Parts: sequence; C-alpha cells; structure tokens
Amino acid sequence: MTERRKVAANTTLRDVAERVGVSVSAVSMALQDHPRIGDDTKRRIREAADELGYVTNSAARALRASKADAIALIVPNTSQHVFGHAYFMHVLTGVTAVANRNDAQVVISTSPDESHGKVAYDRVLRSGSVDGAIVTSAAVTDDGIQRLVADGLPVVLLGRFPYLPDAVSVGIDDVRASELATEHLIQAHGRRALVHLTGPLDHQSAIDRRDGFLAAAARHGVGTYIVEGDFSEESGAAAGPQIEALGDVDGLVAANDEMAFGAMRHLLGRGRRVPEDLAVIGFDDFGLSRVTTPSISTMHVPAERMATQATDRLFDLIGGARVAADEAHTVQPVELIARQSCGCEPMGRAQGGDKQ
Amino acid sequence: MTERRKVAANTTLRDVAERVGVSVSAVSMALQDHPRIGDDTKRRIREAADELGYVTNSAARALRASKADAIALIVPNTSQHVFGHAYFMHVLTGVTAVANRNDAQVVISTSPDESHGKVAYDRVLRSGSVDGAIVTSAAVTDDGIQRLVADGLPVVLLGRFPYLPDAVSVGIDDVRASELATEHLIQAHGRRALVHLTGPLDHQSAIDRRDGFLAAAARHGVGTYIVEGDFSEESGAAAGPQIEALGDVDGLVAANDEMAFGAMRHLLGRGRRVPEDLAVIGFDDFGLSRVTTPSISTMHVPAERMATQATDRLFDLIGGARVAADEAHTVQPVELIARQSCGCEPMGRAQGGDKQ
DNA sequence: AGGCAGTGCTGGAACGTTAGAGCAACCCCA
DNA sequence: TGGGGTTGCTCTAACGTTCCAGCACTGCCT
Repeated sequence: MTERRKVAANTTLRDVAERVGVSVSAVSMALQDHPRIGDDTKRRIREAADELGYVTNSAARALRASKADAIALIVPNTSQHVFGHAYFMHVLTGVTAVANRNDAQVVISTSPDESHGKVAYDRVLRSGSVDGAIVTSAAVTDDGIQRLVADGLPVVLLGRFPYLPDAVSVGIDDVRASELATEHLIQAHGRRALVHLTGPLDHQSAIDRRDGFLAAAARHGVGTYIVEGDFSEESGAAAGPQIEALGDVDGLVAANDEMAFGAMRHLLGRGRRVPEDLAVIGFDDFGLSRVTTPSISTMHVPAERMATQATDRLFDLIGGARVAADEAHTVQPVELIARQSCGCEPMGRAQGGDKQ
Repeated sequence: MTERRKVAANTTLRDVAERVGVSVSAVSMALQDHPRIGDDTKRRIREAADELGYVTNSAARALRASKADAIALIVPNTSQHVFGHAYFMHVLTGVTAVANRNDAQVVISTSPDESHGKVAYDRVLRSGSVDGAIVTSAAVTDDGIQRLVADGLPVVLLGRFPYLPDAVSVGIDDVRASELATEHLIQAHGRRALVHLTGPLDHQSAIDRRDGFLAAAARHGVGTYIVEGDFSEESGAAAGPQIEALGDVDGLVAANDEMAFGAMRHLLGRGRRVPEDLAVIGFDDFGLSRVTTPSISTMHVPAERMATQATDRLFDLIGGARVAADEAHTVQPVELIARQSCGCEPMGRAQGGDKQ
C-alpha cells in the first residue's frame, strides 16, 4: 500500500515471479519468448511484468551475457575542438540512427586532455560497458587504437588511417577530392595561380588534401602557394594577409569551409572581389558554406552516410563477422557542390529558390 | 604463454589476486585505496593490475553498487530535427565537460519515433544503466517525465516547464528576452510596425517568445503581425511572401536565427533592403547569425552554460541533495548581440576584425 | 508394460564486483 | 600474563540476470 514512497526499489524478475507464482527462470525465459514456456504462462508473466513496471536491469544482463547493448563514439581530441565542428553533429546523427535500429545505446566518450585520452577509450572498451566503438578524429600518432584492434575488439575508424592497415575504416578519398576541387578552378574557371590553405598537418586528411592540390596543380602546370592553417576560421582569417601579399593568385583551395570563410571574409573586407579576383573553393559542406555570401563552393563530405556505414560495419563486427583484408577500408564518394565563390552560380538576388 | 590469442578474455580481480597471491577482496580494497590494506601489498597489487591491464568491469560494479557512473542525455524528438540544430552541440559540450569532471559516461538517448519515445527514456533510467538524466527539448505534452520526477529519479530539465513545477530545471526567461529584442527594434531603431515569426506553438519557448513580443509591442503601442513558423529555415523562407504582403512592416522579430535567415534571404532576393527597409532580429546565436550577410542581430542563449549548470545540478541530485521548492528552477541571463541586420553595425567591409 | 520423445517448468550455478563480518597476529600497557 | 586495541588480511553473501541440467508429467508407439 505504501509502495514506491521514495526511490521505488526497482522491481526485479523475482518480484514478477512471486506475483505470478512461478520461478525466476520461468519469468526470464518467458520475457525472452522461449519456446519451452507455455503460452498461457507467458501471457500471465507479461501482464504481471507490465503491471509492476518491470525493466531489465542492464548491468545484470551485461554482466551475465557479457553484452552491453551499447557502443561508444570516441572523440580523442578535446571536446572544444571537435564539438565546435558541425562534422560531429552529422556523425552523431548517423551513429544514433543505426544504434537505435540495433537497440543499442550510444555512449559519447571524450578525453578531457590529450595525455589522459589514451587510457580513456581503452578503459571504456575494456570495461565491458560497450560492445564496440566508432573512433573519430584520431590523431595520426595514436598507438592505443592499434592495440585495441590487435586485441580483436570491435572498432571501426572514421577517416583514413594508412598506418593502421588492419583496422576497419570508413572514409573518403581526400587526395582525389582535393584534386577535383583544384581541377575545377583550373578547368572550369581558367585559374592559373592557386594558393592552398592547409589544415593541421598532423591530420591525415589535411595531408591528403594538400597532396591532392599539389598533384592536380602540377598535372596542369599552374602556379602553387601553400599557407598552413589549422582548420579554424581564425586561421583562415590569419592567412588573409599572406594571400593578399601573393599578388598574382587568382584561386584559393581551402582544406575546409571554415578556413575558406575566414580568408574570404578578410579579403572581402579589404576590397578583393570573390569570385572575380579570387575564385574560392572549400571542403566539407557541413552547413557553413551554404549560408555565407557569397556562398562557398565546396567538396561535399557525406559525414552522416560515413557514420551510418561505419556503425553498420561495427555491428557486423560485434556480431562476429570476420573482415577480409581487402575489405577493411570503405571509401565513400564525394561530390563537388558548385556555388558562388568559384563563379559557377550567379551572385545576387536569385538564390532564394534553391532546394536542398 | 599463448595468452590473449583472440579476444583476450578480460582480466578480472581474480587474475590479479592469483598473480599477487592474495584474496580477491584484498585486490578490490587495494584498488580503492582502503586503509586496511598494507602499503606494500597495495603497491604489489597495483603493479600486477597494471601489468595485466586490469580494468574494472563496469557492469559488475554497477550491479553490485547500483551505481552506473553514467548519465543520459535524453532527446525525445527525432534525431533529425534536433541534431540538425547547433543547439544540441552546445548542450553536448557542456554536458560532457561536467560528466568528465565527475568521471561519468554520457549516454545519448534518442527516440526513433514519437510514440516509442515515452518508453525510451523511461527504460534507460529504470534499467539502471544511468544514474540520472538531462532531458532536453521535451514536448510540452509529455507526461512521462512527470512520472520519473515523481518517482524520485534524478532528472534535470533543460528549458522552462511551467506544467512541471516540481522538476528541477535550468532555462532562460524567454518572455523577457523576447521583450528585449522587440524593444531594441522599437527604441534603438524607431521601428513602429513589427512582424513576429513564431516557432512551433507546442513548444514552450515558442509560446514565451511570442508572448514577450506581444507584451513589448503593446507596451510601446506599435503595430503587430504574427506569422507562424516551425523554427526551420524553410518555414522562414515560406513566411517571406506573407511578410512582403504586409506592406508597412519595418521590423521582424524572429523566434530563432534560422527562420530569420530564411525570411531575410527571401526578402533580399526580392529587392528588400535589410536593415534599411526591414530591421531583423533573431534568437539563439548558435553560430548561423554571425556568418550571414548581413549578420543577424540576436538574443544570445547561453546553451553551453545552461548545460553545464544542469549537469552540475544533476550530479548534486545523484549525490542525494534535496532541492528546495523555490530553488527548483534556475534562470540563466540572455544577452542582446547587436549586429548588422538591425542596423547597429555598419554593413560592408569593416567586419574583418571582430573577435569572438 | 516398457521405453521414449516431447512439454513445461524448477534449481542452481555463474558473471565480476563490493562490503561487512570474522579472524589471526601483533603491540602496548597495566 | 592477559585483556584490549590495532593492523592486515580472508570468507562469504549479496547484486539481478541467464542458461544448462534436471525432473515430473503426458501421450504415443511398439
């Protein structure tokens, strides 16, 4: 009568069993729809469970079945940097969608600091609180992941990790994508002197995008300059004066949209015209590039689809699937989104009607 | 010798105990730095644990201690809608920061669909896989939360929930903030005929922002129009023609930045000048409003700080703190960010130098 | 009549951890 | 010399679940 006064001690299998008058095992089996339990008993058990508001204690289940029904989304970098990036939102959307479909929880695992970071995801995975992990934005030099993979834990990487050939990964071909962006400025817009604004060069994607730029420029015999940035809008703005100093450049290939925006905003403020004086193309298409004026042409990175596929593969791994060596790495296609900053789309009033 | 061949069966307390030659309990106590274990034994145990790569099995610990060392971040709406919003990123940043500080994991809990949603967070909380929850963006009509709160489970709400007076919540004063925005257009810019673009009116914040707009307008005797939107950029664009038809309006107060942007982009495309013909002010300041041209004046909502405080309060609750009735609700201050769309900041080139 | 295959349940052990009770051994002071 | 306190461990019983082995009972075939 005076039940659930404060923090209603959770109802367990035993409570249900007593109510129905069967054993605990019978209740457990009934709730799993085991064939060896009679239909009538099952019905009575399910009714009682509903009435008492029974919910399986996930810790006990995890302990017994050594299955947590949860996956981790691991972000080794500091949360400031990555969450600030719209990339993460797309990834999270993809991961949760697939996790939901598999009735699994998603645990977000960030490392407070770089040094403690190594041990952070190590602990999560080995503590048995998750069945596997998606690892995103890992620093190039991280060896902890290698160990996890070598120990046979289900791990899928998001991005390209040439130094981890055995790990399952889902990424894009950054080199080829950067070539396409560069060639677009050269071939579609006739630009002959290009500057590339790089990301931090300890990130594989930054390296690859630079290499793609250089390869395409070399192939077509156009002039090249390199300015180093760090993927932030500020670093793009900071690169502005350096680009101004390069009198003859007529095209900018930025390693992401934020830097493109930072540089563009600076140069527009100094009276340079985009795209007339300087054609600009960015990279990522995570939202920013669509809403600026001029809108920024870019290489669309299908982050959500990458996350979806990575998570699908993770559940395959958890399910016990073995991956052939030549199937370890999946590459998603990228797409050139031509907007105003390269000159493909006219400036001015007519942009109201475009659809997604 | 042939250890850890495949999925190295995780090392347990027992493995460490056998290695050192003590009992399992001794190892458990040593790792918790219990005073009744000798210093030398502790040292030997810790060394062995390190060597064997021992990590506490969190399921077993959770089962035994009925403490999961994890909190849930619950997003009842469909993931599409909410993750698409930069709001969530700020919230996640705040929540993970505090969770890290408390050595707790963060579980993201989204409901695949609206109907199934109710049971979703109910299950998460009652299954014992988390110690408490932050609930964000809950629909106004949700009664499941009421039950959780009534059952004494640690729950903190993000936003204002006037129909849940007992629940602990952290929010802003949307009415007052909307009044401030509206008064800014009236007093600082002399606007006399205002249109308000609302959010979905089953959300408390949308209701409050509309009410604040109406109150301020009435107080200053300016004309008002209401156009209903749903917080999306598309609904802002769709409201564009309706606003055009309202010939005499000279100010737009949008319930968020995305709608302000949608409407503004449409109207700019039709030859209307912002801010000259129409002063625009938005709401949120989650990123978009800073990067558009013209940049959008807005009410800054300190989402990350709200999340930080909510999570702090959650851990207080988990720690057993009782909350006095008059301390249940915390209100964070909002701030007017005056940019170009209302006329405060000049248009054109000079915006390169602004800092965060 | 005996065996034998189902059917429908019960009993009990195990998962890895924690914590309270218990117990030797020691030291100190009366 | 013996009682009382401290130190440093061990033993054991949980926590709630799952699952295998067992067991009684029915029905059927030979």
